[in-house]
Amino acid sequence: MNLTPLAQSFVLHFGEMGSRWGINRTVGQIYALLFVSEKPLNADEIAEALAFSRSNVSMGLKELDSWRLVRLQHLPGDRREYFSAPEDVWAIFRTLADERRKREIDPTLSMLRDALLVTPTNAPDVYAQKRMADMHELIDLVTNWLHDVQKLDEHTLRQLMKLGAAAKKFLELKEKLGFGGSHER
Amino acid sequence: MNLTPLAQSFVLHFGEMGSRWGINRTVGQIYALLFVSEKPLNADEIAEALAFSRSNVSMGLKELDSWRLVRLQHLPGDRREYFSAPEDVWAIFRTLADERRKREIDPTLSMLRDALLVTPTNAPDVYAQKRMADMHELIDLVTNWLHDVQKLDEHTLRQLMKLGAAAKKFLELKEKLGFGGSHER
DNA sequence: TTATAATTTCAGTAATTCCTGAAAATTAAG
DNA sequence: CTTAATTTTCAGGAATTACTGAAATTATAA
Repeated sequence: MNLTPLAQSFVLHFGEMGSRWGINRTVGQIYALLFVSEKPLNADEIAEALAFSRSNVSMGLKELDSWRLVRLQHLPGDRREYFSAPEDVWAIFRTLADERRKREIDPTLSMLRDALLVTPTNAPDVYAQKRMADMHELIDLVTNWLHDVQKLDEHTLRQLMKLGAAAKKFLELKEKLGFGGSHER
Repeated sequence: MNLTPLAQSFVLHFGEMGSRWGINRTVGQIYALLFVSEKPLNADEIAEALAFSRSNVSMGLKELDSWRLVRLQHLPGDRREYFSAPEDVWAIFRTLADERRKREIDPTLSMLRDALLVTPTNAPDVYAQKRMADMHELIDLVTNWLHDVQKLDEHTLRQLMKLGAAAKKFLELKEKLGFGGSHER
């Protein structure tokens, strides 16, 4: 791996973290490398920098592309494909959240909804359905909220975050003023 | 697997989801089973219900215990250990968030902080450090916020979530009133 | 104590996932 | 078109992770 020690520690760390999140280690490393590279890289450069086979890099980039985490571009006078990570870290965060929602949350909510449609025929199923309803409500609430919050511009989002634990006092004020929420769920 | 079809679809789904999140499939299934069971279960009952070996169940429970996701108790007149999932889904959510922060976010922030202490000696490292600083700021902001929000009681949390996208208008009002946040970051 | 029930550990095997090199497919220049 | 450069696919081997049964350990009852 012909990287500076700084880039190397970052790349290796993300490889490890990736595997903890169900993302293959090499995919994590490729993304980390693109993230800290100022200029876009082609597949050969990535393979060279990380000492992976060319085909492994190809598969990794395909995976990252399916997550919409990389940008593909061409440089003038060069027919190879160059890849980069978006500059805006908030945008990356949103993309990641959107994709995870699509791939993991939505199918889970759908499974839960189906389960809740069944009429239970025995006591254990009555309880199981109650639990699934609780879980569905929580996931639905949290993800819809996240979805709303994601639409906010960076400035507003930062403010909201700074508000932090003071939100409680703030919501009390809101109730007094009768200031309505965007929707009732 | 001698489960009702309802429980079975839930358990199998969580097994699959678990593996996507870097959690072993059988651990996900054990947790799902405990989650939908009204009464606590002992290891033999779990092994029987899911058709796993007794030792696999033992390892799975140990793993769940390390995540603080299961409660261990004894039933009168029975020396076996019985396991259950907490009833409060919000509490489960908090535990999960806390553990993930401890295991994944904190080490990442620490790695980034170390990287930011180094004085870059070449142009690529100057850029890499800028990127790492951006990432550090984002992760730090989001996790501290999550940490604050987690302290809120369920009622306040629900209100905050219902507020949703209306937060923007609301924050504008806050600025006008000069109502301060809990801390500046 | 001792005996027995319950749980954990762990070495070995099974299953899965990862990675590579070779070949096929695609793309674009000549 | 033809050719060469580039990228993708995929079968097979490598590496990792998961799972089991047997043995060891721990806990409790007699």
